[in-house]
Amino acid sequence: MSRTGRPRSFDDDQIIGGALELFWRRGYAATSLRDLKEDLGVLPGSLYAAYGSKHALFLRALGRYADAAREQADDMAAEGAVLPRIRALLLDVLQAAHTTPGRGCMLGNTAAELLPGDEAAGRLVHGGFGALEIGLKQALQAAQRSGEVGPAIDCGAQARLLLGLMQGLHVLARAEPEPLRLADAVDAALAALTNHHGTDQASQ
Amino acid sequence: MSRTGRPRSFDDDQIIGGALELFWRRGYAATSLRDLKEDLGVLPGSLYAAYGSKHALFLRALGRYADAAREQADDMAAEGAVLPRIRALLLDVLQAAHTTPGRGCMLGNTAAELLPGDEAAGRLVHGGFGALEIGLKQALQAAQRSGEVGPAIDCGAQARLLLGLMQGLHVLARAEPEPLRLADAVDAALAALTNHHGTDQASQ
DNA sequence: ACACTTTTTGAACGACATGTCAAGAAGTCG
DNA sequence: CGACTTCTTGACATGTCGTTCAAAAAGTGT
Repeated sequence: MSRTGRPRSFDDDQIIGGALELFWRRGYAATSLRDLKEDLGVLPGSLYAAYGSKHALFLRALGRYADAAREQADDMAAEGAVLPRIRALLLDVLQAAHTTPGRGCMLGNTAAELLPGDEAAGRLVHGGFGALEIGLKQALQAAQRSGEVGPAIDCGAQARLLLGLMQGLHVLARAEPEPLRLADAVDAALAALTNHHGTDQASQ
Repeated sequence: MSRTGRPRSFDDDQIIGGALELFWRRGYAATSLRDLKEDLGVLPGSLYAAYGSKHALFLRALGRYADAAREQADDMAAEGAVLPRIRALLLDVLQAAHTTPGRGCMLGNTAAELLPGDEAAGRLVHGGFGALEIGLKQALQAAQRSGEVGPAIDCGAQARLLLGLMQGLHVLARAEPEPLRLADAVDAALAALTNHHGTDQASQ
């Protein structure tokens, strides 16, 4: 099992992370190997020896992003009030568009740029979206059990609605000089979820 | 004012329309002049003589798309029930993703690919989104006056929510083998608008 | 110290990008 | 019909793209 020969001069995680940052900001096609070389300090030959192709490296970066989305989705149904957490998630989209413009959501960016037509990327994007949808749904179901969300709510449909709104805000915010102008759309979506009829077991 | 010399061999509207179709499907960078040449039957030299640059031609195509979006937005507040029309608009997004995959909304596509950073494209996208938002808002306000929409609804916020959902569905549908699975999110969004409390002036 | 293995390096490749240009084709107008 | 103007044509200039490769460098293990 012991490896011989010259060892790698770069850290795999660092390369994937740097590539993720670049692909996230500029997209797949607009990020050239020259960009990667200059930002990561790794020559094309080394990248090819290590990852095989630009596309394969992109998939690694996208996979890491999707994993991070999975983690965020799993944290969604944690203890405590759920709706404020969903609200913060969506407002963060707008806040990030303001403080770090031009990135958006890499899953959505990839969908817009490469899908359909790139099957491998499609699987990763589909998986990421799926994890977010399920995370939201389970969080809403938990909130429903605690009375935070009304009993008549279809949590699955609402999860898809919130995920759709989230992706839409990523897009709209790119064209908006002041993204927080869209914040009231988030509250409008959440207002439909709260339990107005006093059937809650533990209210505010 | 009379022009002399050889007349154009192609129709301007046809060129813009063909370019729109290509840019819409593949995006700006991924559409090469060779693609345009082969699809439109016009050589690069002619395109440059007529429009100046690939970017200028793209802006013309995007401008036409934005104009079409404006028309659609203006038709939104026509007579009759508004909510079914909004519902049809959103479901059409999912239907189109199924029957004509890989196009999405050109405003959203352009936002994801070029914004921020392309100011001219940004103005067109911002204008198109703005028109859609205002069209939705005015349609909701008209529906509110007729009692179709509840009186407590914030039509501006709901318009931004619906526009965000629309753009998000365009993105999500790209990664979805069966886009109509997302249809219940549309109904969930619309359910929050209907007037449940009998304050309507003209209900069925 | 030596043989061996792997990585790094930077130049080079073919393909394709956008944009240009000179020459010929095809009209208009006196 | 002939002078003039504009458009078309397709080759070309220039640059960048993703990718490959042979040689040099830098490690490992005995």
